[in-house]
Amino acid sequence: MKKDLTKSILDSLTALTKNGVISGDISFPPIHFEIPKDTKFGDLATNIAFLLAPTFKMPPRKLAETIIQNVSAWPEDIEKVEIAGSGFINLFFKPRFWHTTLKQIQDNPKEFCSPRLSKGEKINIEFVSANPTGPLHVGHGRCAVVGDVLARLLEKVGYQVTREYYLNDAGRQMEILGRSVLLRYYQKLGKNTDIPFLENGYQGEYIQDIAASIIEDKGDLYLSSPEEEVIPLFSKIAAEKILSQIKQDLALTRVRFDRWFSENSLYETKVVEKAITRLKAEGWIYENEGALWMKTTAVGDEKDRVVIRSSGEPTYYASDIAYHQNKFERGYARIIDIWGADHHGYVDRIKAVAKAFSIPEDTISILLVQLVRLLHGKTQINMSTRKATFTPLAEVIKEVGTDAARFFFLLRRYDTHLDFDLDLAKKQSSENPVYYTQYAHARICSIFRELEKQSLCLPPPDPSLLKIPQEIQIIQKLSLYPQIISEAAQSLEPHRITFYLIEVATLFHKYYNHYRVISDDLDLSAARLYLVSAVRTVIADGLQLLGISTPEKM
RNA sequence: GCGCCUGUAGCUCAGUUGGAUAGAGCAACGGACUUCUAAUCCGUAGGUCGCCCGUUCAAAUCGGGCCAGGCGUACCA
Repeated sequence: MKKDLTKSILDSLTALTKNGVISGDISFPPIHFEIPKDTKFGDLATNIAFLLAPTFKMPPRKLAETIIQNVSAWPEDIEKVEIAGSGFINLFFKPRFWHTTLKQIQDNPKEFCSPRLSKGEKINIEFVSANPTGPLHVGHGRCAVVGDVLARLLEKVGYQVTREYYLNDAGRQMEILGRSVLLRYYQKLGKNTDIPFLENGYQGEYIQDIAASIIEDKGDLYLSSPEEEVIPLFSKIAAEKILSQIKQDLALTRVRFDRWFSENSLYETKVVEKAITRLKAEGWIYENEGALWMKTTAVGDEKDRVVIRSSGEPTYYASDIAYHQNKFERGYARIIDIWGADHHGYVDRIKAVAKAFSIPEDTISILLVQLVRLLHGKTQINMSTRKATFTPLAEVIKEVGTDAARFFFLLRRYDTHLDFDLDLAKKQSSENPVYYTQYAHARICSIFRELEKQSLCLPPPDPSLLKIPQEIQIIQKLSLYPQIISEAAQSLEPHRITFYLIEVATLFHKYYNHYRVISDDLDLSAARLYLVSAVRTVIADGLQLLGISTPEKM
């Protein structure tokens, strides 16, 4: 439709230039249409008269009139054209247009719901990647859900997506983890009980549990072994146990991963070493004060960053350089990293890696998901993995349910701070908009159950019987679905889908409360069932995309 | 100090990429179940879009400057 309209208006504009209203070579800006928020302004509107007013040296309103007068033919489905305000051109469609649209949705719902943006290019999306040193907290949950829905969304529009979890199973924190377990192990067996716990150790109860389980398996076997031997073993045991807990938490959240990438493997296969050698040769890494530094200032970082400490130990950044090089070399058209916003200082470092390996800047997107502040009513809960003062994600999900938790995370833009009030979340079990949306779906299912019960013999649906403004409005809203999907995928903003679905549900609930779908008028009933079934198609598709269930009864 | 994010109704948030009279939900108040599910609907009330300049026919949206909050600013991960 927009294409035809563009043609009509463009024809008029070229006619105007030929008639000598203006002279010279004119290149017209692209004609942009938008859907007015008020239906009295029509189905589509364009601001072209404003944009061209200076070129034509005419007031916008006058120009709009001139343009309309010179249109030789509007598309068939245009009912009327109006000029409003100081120069908007408002276009009104014939109802027929919307009836055909509805038919298109129903004829091929699958194709309608999944617009193609890609022919199968590969995308890597890395998210959560929480260290295996403790259970996931609510902040991780937000990243998990946002990442998961982005992955689903990109898959839907045609990309081939790899969901990846980068596992930090190397380095100093693993040592601290092992040492924390060891201390609890000693304590439980009555050794060194007078020594205070590690300043920077992990203090959570789960550490005690791990120590206890080791005692259960092996008793005091390690009591007299040297620490250098026991600590690596304990970190390994602890990391494995915690990782399996993390996997459970993710499963509970309905988040799945395709690949678990071990940081440690980068050292074992010498990939880190090779990457550093290469960057050194290319002048990206230099030596100073006994340490190796990466020139991150080249991409605007405020200072260069250490890659290898003067002690010879690599920093976290070293393996991350290798990790990203590895991702670049795996041939993805696009790489998306989703991080908690507290890592934002790290963005320049990764950009430097991309630049050093000559990766175009727009290949890699780093999404910073803003922090979640956990509240109990008005009191804030501090979150620290080390001190274990956080509330585990699993606990929250068990309280409010997976559907509600996911919906809640998707109900705000990921780059805004999120206050998660546990008290409210519990209350929201009946107020949460997720139920509102699901309820619309359930109600429609119920209509069809009723239909079966009455065993009516309906004629084939005739969409042209849908004449009430609310019915047209619903079709208009439904017709936007593919566009919403595309925009959400392009801008990487899953929340748009959530808001859209609530809007669809709202229109449906209002309609349902005012009009009966099944009535004595069988022709009308058939047409309305046709409409309502399209609503169900879109809501179900959208909820599935968000990883939320579509109950048939509530 | 510097950098990133945020500031919209009492609360929690949207705002079609610069459009027309700024919208929802919750909370408050008043109404609607003999009906395909009332987890719903209808109505009332609620605003200096943090503040000030600027760009524009047009600014919540873009630019600059302030103010406030959060986060970051390690040879930690």
